[in-house]
Amino acid sequence: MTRDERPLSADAPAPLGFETHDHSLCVGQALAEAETQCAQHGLRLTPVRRKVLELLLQEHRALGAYAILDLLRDAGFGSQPPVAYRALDFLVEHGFAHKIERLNAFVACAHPGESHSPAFMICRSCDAVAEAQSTPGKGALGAAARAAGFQIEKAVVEAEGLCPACTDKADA
Amino acid sequence: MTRDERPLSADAPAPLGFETHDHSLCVGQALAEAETQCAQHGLRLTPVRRKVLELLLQEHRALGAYAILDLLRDAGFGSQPPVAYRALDFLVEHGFAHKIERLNAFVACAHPGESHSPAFMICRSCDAVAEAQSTPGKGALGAAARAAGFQIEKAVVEAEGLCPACTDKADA
DNA sequence: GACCCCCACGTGATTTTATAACATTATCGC
DNA sequence: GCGATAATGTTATAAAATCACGTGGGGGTC
Repeated sequence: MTRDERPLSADAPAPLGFETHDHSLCVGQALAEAETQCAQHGLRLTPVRRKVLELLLQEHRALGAYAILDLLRDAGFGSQPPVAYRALDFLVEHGFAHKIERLNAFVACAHPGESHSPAFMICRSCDAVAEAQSTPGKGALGAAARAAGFQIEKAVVEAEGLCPACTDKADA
Repeated sequence: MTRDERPLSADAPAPLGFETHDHSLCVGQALAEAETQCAQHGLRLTPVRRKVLELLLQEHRALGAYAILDLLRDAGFGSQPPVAYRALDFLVEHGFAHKIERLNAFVACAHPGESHSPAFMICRSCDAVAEAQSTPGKGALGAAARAAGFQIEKAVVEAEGLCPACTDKADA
């Protein structure tokens, strides 16, 4: 948690997720990034783990553990729940993916490697998920925590609403 | 499941939830408040619903639906999951309780009646839950949402950490 | 009061999400 | 290669939530 507070205005890091982009490229980049991270930290990005990460990156939205499990089975991996959950646990523990509590689902991390405490924007219409940086300990919650003597260790921040594409669709 | 042995002394009202306070008083007040609200809005605070709210207020921490269900059974109500879930749905829908996504559990609302978007502080040691006001649309998340064109409709904000009492215990 | 309708409740069954427990296989340091 | 360790595969089960269907109570209307 050394990364610091920028005022997060217009030049905030783009909340990856709602823009159009070369997707196969970003999947490849993210996988390569994960490989590097694991090599550097002595972690093992095994075939199942790599596949799960790849699936999350490809789908680019929140996937339930059992949806992932189905895709794993199609890819010839084990098909029992622990297979998916263990891979997801690994990815989440090491910051390659996040769990969306609100959906009981998982997304690939949009900022792997950077220490961050994520905040999510979840489209209630298309299930797209964008990740932004949150600033736990700042703002109203931080003030309330200090006032109450509560020590924040981590925070779940998940906003639900309409993504730009679905807003346009609704307007039309 | 241990009964709470926290010392409850008559003290100042507890705006945030971690302070000690006259608990039976605040339960009664909150129930009365709920009755009033329901009467005003033409809602029916039926026996099951009232009992569930009472249980949540009494426990003063997050309770799982099945824990509530057990307590309901003890009190002579129906004992199948839908009984608890329907009552909880009602309470959550009308702002008398909130769901803590992180715990798959429910708490009584600390500020019934006021329109608010809640933020929670969850003690990982004793499961106590305090409710504060969050300010969705402000701060980092709001800025990111505006930048991305995302329309926030509601937000889940749940901080996990140590409450004052457990911090003291850990220090000792 | 008789009737009707709606809403809430009770219950059984099922779906979805997640973990426990244990045997087997792969990997790493030596 | 060898032993310790970590990861995987599999069976079984727990925990959380919902579906479907029947019953009954409280207000309205007449």
